Amino acid sequence: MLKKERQAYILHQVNLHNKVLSSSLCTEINVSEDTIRRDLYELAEEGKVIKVHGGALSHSFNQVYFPINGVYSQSQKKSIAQKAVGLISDGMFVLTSGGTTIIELARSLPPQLKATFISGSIPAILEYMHHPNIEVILIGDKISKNSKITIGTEAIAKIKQMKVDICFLGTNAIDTEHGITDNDWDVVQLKKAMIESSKKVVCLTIAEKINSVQPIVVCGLDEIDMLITELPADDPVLKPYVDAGIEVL
Amino acid sequence: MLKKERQAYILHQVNLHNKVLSSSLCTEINVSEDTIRRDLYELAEEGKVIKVHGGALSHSFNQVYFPINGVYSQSQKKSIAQKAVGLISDGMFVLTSGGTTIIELARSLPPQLKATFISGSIPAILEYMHHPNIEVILIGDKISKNSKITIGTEAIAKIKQMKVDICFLGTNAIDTEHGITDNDWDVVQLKKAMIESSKKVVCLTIAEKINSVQPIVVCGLDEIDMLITELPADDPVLKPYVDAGIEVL
DNA sequence: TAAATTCCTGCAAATAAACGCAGAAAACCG
DNA sequence: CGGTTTTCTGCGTTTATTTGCAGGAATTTA
Repeated sequence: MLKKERQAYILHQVNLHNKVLSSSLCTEINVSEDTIRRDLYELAEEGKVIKVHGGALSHSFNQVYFPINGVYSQSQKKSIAQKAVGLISDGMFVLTSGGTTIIELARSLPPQLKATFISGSIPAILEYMHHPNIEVILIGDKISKNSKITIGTEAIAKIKQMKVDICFLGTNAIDTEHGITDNDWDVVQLKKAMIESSKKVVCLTIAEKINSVQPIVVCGLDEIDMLITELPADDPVLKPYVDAGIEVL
Repeated sequence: MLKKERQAYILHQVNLHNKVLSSSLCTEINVSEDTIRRDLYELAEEGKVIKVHGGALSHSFNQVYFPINGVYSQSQKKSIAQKAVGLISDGMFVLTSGGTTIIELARSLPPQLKATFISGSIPAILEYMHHPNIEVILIGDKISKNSKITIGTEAIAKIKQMKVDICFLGTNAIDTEHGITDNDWDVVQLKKAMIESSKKVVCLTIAEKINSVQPIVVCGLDEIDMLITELPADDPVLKPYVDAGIEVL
């Protein structure tokens, strides 16, 4: 069998089944595994396949596109995210809500971090999936098309079964009187469950949302362990929260 | 034998078999390998053949086996999707696997369709989310980064709790002897559960995958209710499946 | 952490290609 | 027809490619 022929066969198989194993190919074509590996290497060089440990994957199926729309206050959110990643270390179990701040957090994760991220937010999950070393656990249930997050009793029950190290909440509104408030009943139920199931609750928000109120209460200030904004920790706006016993970053 | 004669013979052989070996040609025509090599060189210069180490290939060979890019066999998958959407009607509960054929199905859903789609495949879920009228239920569990689908006991348990109207399986390989087969253990477990939990099992596959086998068995032909390919229902390739009692579209 | 795969590197054998050359064949021309 | 030129072919040598194999490193899995 000619080399090109062999490579054509391999490529064909990859395109057909989205995945091939070196081991099965070498028995099919009856050549050594080294030859297969070299073929896969060459095909990968040409961008025809994606080489992985043990075989190869098709290129077309493997890339999930995701929209990069203009995020509001992106630079502030980036700086919040960078403060937040410092709280995550190897081996941790991390629960996150949805929201653009969380997305920024996901994008800011250092590539060598090995942790487990749990979420019901589709955009967040997409980001986590691109990370090489983190495990991703998806909370299932009905999807809310508005918030792009899974909502419902199943999701809440699943969250309540857990006890994770840390939980990051993208926050819509926070003030000293009511604590965290939001405007979507289902999302609030989820966040409540998340807070209950976490050893540490970290609230991420841009300064703009501080001291604003939304209709539905998520939790009081006493349930929040940390508050992260783009402001320096000693900014006067944050003083009431420090006084309430929240660690501010 | 004249040079022109010889080259005509070579060209004929290449077009006939899509490939020739220098070694076999030189015994056939009874000339030295150098001569053959020179002939192939000239034919390659004229663009009549593609010269490779050890022989030559016809140009059609490359066209057939090296599709440019984009989703493999997209047009076939579109036509499969269009046949499949005919099976879905308002109010139905639909369970789907992942795979590019399923994505095409998701994109082909008529906008006014009101149904509930259930899946653990992230790319499929993303498509369903864009649809204005369908409810989307996400099966949660650990995400497999390779297959972009949730896998594990939670996911399987969740599926087993259901009894949906119809289930669409993107299929990797199917043949009359083993039935549906696949190459990812976790995905196979999921598909098995899906089949169990559905009143009707529809298998979607491009004709090319028919009569191919993968290492792990998903289910026998007797568990499949319908088979959809891009071929017309009376194509002889499909006859064995019709005979096995499967409705072919 | 230990065992099992898989991967990489260098190497050697087999095969194929390239090159120059000389003799044979064909084509050309007076 | 005879001589010259050009083209073609096969051979020996050298070079390049391909392939399998052994080992040790790296990665995955239990």
